[in-house]
Amino acid sequence: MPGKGGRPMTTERRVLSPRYVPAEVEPAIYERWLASGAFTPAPEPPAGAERFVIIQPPPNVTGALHLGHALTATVEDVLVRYHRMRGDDTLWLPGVDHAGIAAQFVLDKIIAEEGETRESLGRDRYLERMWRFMDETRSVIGDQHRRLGASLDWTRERFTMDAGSARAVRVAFKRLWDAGLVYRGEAMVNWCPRCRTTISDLENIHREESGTLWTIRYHLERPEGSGEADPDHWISVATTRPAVHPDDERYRDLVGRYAILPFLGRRLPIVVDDAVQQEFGTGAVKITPAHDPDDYALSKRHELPAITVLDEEARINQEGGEFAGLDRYEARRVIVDRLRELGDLEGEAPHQMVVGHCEKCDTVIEPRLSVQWFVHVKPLADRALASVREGRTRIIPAHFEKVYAHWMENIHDWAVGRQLWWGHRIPAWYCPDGHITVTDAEGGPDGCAECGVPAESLVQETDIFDTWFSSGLWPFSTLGWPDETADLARFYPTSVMETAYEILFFWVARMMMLGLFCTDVEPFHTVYLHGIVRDPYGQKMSKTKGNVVDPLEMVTEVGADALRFALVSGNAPGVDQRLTSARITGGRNFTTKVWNAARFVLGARPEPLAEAGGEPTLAERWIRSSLADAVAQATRQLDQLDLAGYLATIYQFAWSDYCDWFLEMAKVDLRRPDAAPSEQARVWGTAAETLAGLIRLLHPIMPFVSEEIWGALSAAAPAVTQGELLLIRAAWPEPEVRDMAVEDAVDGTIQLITELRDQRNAQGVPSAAWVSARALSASDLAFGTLEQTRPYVEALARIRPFEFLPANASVDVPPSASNTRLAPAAWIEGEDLGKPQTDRRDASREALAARIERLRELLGKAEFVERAPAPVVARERQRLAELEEQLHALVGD
RNA sequence: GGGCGGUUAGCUCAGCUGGUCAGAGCGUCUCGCUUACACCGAGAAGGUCGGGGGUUCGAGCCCCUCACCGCCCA
Repeated sequence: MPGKGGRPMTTERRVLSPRYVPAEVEPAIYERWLASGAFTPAPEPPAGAERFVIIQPPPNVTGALHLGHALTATVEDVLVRYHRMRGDDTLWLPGVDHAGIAAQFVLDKIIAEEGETRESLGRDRYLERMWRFMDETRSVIGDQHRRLGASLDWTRERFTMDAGSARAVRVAFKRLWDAGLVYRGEAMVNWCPRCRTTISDLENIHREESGTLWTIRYHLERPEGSGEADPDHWISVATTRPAVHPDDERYRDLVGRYAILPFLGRRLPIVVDDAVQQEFGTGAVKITPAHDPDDYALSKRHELPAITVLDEEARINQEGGEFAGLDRYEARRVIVDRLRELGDLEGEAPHQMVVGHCEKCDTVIEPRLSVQWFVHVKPLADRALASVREGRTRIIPAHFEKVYAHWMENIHDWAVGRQLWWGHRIPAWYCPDGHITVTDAEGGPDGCAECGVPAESLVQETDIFDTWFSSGLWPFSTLGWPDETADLARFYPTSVMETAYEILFFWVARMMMLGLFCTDVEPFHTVYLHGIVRDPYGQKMSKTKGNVVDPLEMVTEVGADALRFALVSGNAPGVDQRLTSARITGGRNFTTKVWNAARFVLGARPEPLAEAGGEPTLAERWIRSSLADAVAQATRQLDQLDLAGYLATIYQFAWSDYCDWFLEMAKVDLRRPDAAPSEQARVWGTAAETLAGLIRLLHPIMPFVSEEIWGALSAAAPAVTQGELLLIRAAWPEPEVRDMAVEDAVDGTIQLITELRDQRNAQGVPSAAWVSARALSASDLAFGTLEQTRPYVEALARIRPFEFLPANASVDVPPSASNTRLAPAAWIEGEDLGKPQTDRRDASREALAARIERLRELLGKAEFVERAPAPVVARERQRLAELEEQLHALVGD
């Protein structure tokens, strides 16, 4: 057998180590992949290749790999490896997000240990410190992804604070400004006193909490206009707000008068508004327009002044008179005490209320009136909604399209400014006259766009952008937009956006809106949303609960492949999953199973290996056909993003078809004393070739063990690996034509073997014992099959001898006989059967008769025959005929 | 309050546009000769598809209704 390059074939008999130890081989394999350049697309796209592009959702730069990342990376890696093997022009681009609030949160803690604060450093030095911190932390998450086997193109790694991203942010904002979709205005925002910034509605997490409902007396003004409080007349106000409902008789005569604010003596107009709930508290509330969204709206209707009494850190400001400087909670406590002393605290009652908390630091949010930058998103949302409605972008699972639509239809303008330092600064400048100039030029504007005052007189906006603004541009800013780069032309629009359903609004929606606005095309054709990975009891993992599973520990213990298996198996899109140790063990066991199968195949190579010859056995033809089926199924499932289905297909093929049946049958052929070397070579060749096919199918989900096996296989059987040294570069198998007749024949044999084994068990035959068996062939065809598969039946059911009779033979069939497709009667015989024989014949006769009865009934109904589609009726008729034939053969009359 | 899901074997979950007998993994029970594998092999048991009603020749799948669980948005 000539080898490559004319040398004689001296393939190695490479023996795999008895145990697969992932930790020992994974790093080296990853290095080999990297060195091969397989992660990076070829300089030029392959001719006629389809495009497959995933932009990785950029993890938070300060974060560590958690199971959510691991799931994201696994799903994306499976798809990317699959498409790469198919020869598609494939790119998976990694990135890291600067995570404005989170990064400041972390850095503030670090500098606090150094005795510094944000203020003590000042903006410039703080940002310098931040960049140093970035140097330390930026590569962490990427390194962790490598351990999972993620085949990301590291040469294209991006950071949301890169110059390219910064430019994309400026250009996008300028375009929005020019289009009239940006405005600056006063609005009630969610203010986090700890982060000292505005946050979006999405980041304001509402939770029910117990509080106290205070009832306070607000003394009426008397005489009117005096500003003096009448000690004997008051209005009792529940909670913290004085207005009354227009229909409430109790307060009718007070309307239009004034109450006096305790301590400060401010005159408070008493107004009516139907927003007030009469049943709540005393039916009278106090209005604080600058500190509550509902009050703000009400104040607009009644032209009430909005007075801000809290500073950025939620301390009472100078408007609070004697209470100035107190923290909000301290101030409340002091005021309650003072009111109590004055006798103006009429009541206090426990009260359940919904309170907003900062997503990042959990501090109670203070609504705050301030001037903010807004993007008017309605027109953007309309387009983004149409894309999904009209199918240009598809969301998986589909029911999230409804969730997406609902959100898009009820969307609010987006407050994009953040009062932070770490992030992209809003490129807007103010001139002394208050004109606003927005530019995308890196150096800022030359002068005021309206009055032309020179740049030196302009002051830049201090707010930065919400991190999600730069994230919204990610699918194209990473590829060079706004420049018409080669990458942008080649890889945009991208293919699949794979991420957690939790950030459908935060991120996916923003990418859709900004993508359509900036590039006039949907940034991806498919959105694949995965669920949350929970603990075995369905609890969300959290550090405080102590139920966090560290994916890197799992990788160390059981290998990346086993973890990937666990994350994908039984996982449906959009559905939360529970990660149990059983699943991880399942992954490890499967890895080992495949490893051992490969070890067997490599160790079973006949030496010397002769030229293959002769006709393939039924077993060989069967496994080829089964592989063809598995290839077709797996391919379809991956194309449909059904990863769990794909995994189940390989699992079933590898474990049941290949290991349990084919390898066991192949052993029979390989070990037959009279087997010719050419036959052995052929059988082994089939085993090796099918293993290669299996390994190819397995590679996307279990890249390490499959690659390791491939290496050994390509040394032992270069023909089956087609000279490709790395599996990652090998081709995805093409589905071949199935041979249904062969599948039927071998499936029938398998059924027969299983039945005979069952009989052994039921009759207490010791496992080691050889017993004889007889079978009545169902037909001439079945007889022919049994002639070919007899050695398998004998070896696998431990039968000797196995005698089968022609279809028309007349024999006495014992009641213990099994009814199978190839043999309507098959039974074991022997002296030492331990238990009494069970009557199988009656059981199967009854089962058959019952099914026949049901089918006859169905076919006897006129409605069915008339109304059901013809093919269905025909199929049922055929089934009935087959069953009747089986029953007839069984009875043997 | 509005919206979106879920309820299928002891457990965790599949089940595509409705077409005979309901699927997997784990777990359970019985037995283990066999040098690929005990992280294994062989065999078995186990489900009135949450309740009720309806549409249909036919419903786990479609419609209505009830119960319970979960998530999102206010």
